[in-house]
Amino acid sequence: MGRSPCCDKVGLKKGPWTPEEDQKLLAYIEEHGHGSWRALPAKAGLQRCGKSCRLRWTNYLRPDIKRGKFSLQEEQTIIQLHALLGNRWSAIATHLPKRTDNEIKNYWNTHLKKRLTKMGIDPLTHKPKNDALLSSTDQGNSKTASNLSHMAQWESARLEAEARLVRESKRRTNSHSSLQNHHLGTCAHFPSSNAPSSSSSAPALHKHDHALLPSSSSHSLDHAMKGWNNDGTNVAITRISGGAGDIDLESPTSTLSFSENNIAPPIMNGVIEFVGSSERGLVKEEGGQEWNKGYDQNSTHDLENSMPFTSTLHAMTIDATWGSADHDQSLRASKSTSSAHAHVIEQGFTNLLLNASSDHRSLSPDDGGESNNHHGSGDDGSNGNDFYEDNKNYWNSIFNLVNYSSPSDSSMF
DNA sequence: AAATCATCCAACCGCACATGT
DNA sequence: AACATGTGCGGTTGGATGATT
Repeated sequence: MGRSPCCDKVGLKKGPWTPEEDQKLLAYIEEHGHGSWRALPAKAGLQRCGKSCRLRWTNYLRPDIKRGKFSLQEEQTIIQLHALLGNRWSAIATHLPKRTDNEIKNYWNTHLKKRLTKMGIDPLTHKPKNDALLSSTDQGNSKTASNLSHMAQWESARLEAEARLVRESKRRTNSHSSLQNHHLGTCAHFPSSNAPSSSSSAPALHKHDHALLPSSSSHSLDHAMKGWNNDGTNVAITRISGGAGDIDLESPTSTLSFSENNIAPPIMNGVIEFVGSSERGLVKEEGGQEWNKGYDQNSTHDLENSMPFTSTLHAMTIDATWGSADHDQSLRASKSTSSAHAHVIEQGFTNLLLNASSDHRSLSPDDGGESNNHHGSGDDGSNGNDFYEDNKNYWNSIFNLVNYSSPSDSSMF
């Protein structure tokens, strides 16, 4: 098909916007709305292409944009969502109010990615870089990982659909209010043919598809988790309680790998031994004090025994040998499937990055401070079940995060 | 003070997809 | 079915700015 570039007309200005141009664009949109972007420049008296106008508006002029430094919580959210979604900046942006996808993308590329790299974590996979030797060598491992990846894909697809829904709803509010109700209501376009399959492709939800996974599809994740909890190995059939009726969702093991689908997997392989990439495992970076503050204050050089990074990392690790006895390095993560968003945000992989310190009580708000930092002991109940709990909680934390900040307020867990 | 290097981020580009004709 | 158009997304670029030599 192809199409001609929108900006190939001669005489159209490119490059940085002047205050005058900004004013014109702002004034026009405030008065008329943007309408057709392609037609806008002429109407607004701008020598720009519509695409450029749209970009300027969405990334800079829009009144609901927050600028400036990212808060610690925002950083946490970005990392957690990136672990789940990969470079789906627009989807991530929907969970960071007032931040644009472009801004988040830039921030990731210029700050967060570097920090992770310096810490020896692959920013693409969110795994320690040297965990290759720990890659799934046993079948159960890969099976579990693929199940999880499948769930992540579905959640990712749901997020995208929700994000789009919100945008579409906003866009059409004025002229098509009924549409909004339709979309936000019980409409649950959930073609059975789209049910997760063994296909190695991502869920067939299109970028612009108004089809939306049922908002309650989040529950499928919960059910899946419970399925894993009971079964310990995989999910056979998950039942989704959709608004329009239940859907049997058969989800055989996917052969998909995240790398193939550009979805950065959260840590999924076997227990990971972190080997610090620097002399202290973490590298303090300019502007990144908060990240390592706790660690810097409390860590010792004894990475084996007292490095919270390692321990929390274990908590974030999906050990496919759940239930087996080989969990002496496991630890307890939060038991919370907490209802408090703040707690949710404090949990998970990101937490280790941001708050890595000996004080892990905050990770377990409901366990009386009995902490997560139990790796290497095994005398504290951090057996296989606990480890399974840890892993489940990691996913819960991410899914909760996603869910609590979900634009559609879909509830979960 | 000047030159060089590094970093940041606004903007551009190409592509994918939906929708309309 | 084929094509045109509109829109959004993610990757990349290049100018501005700051830091270092």
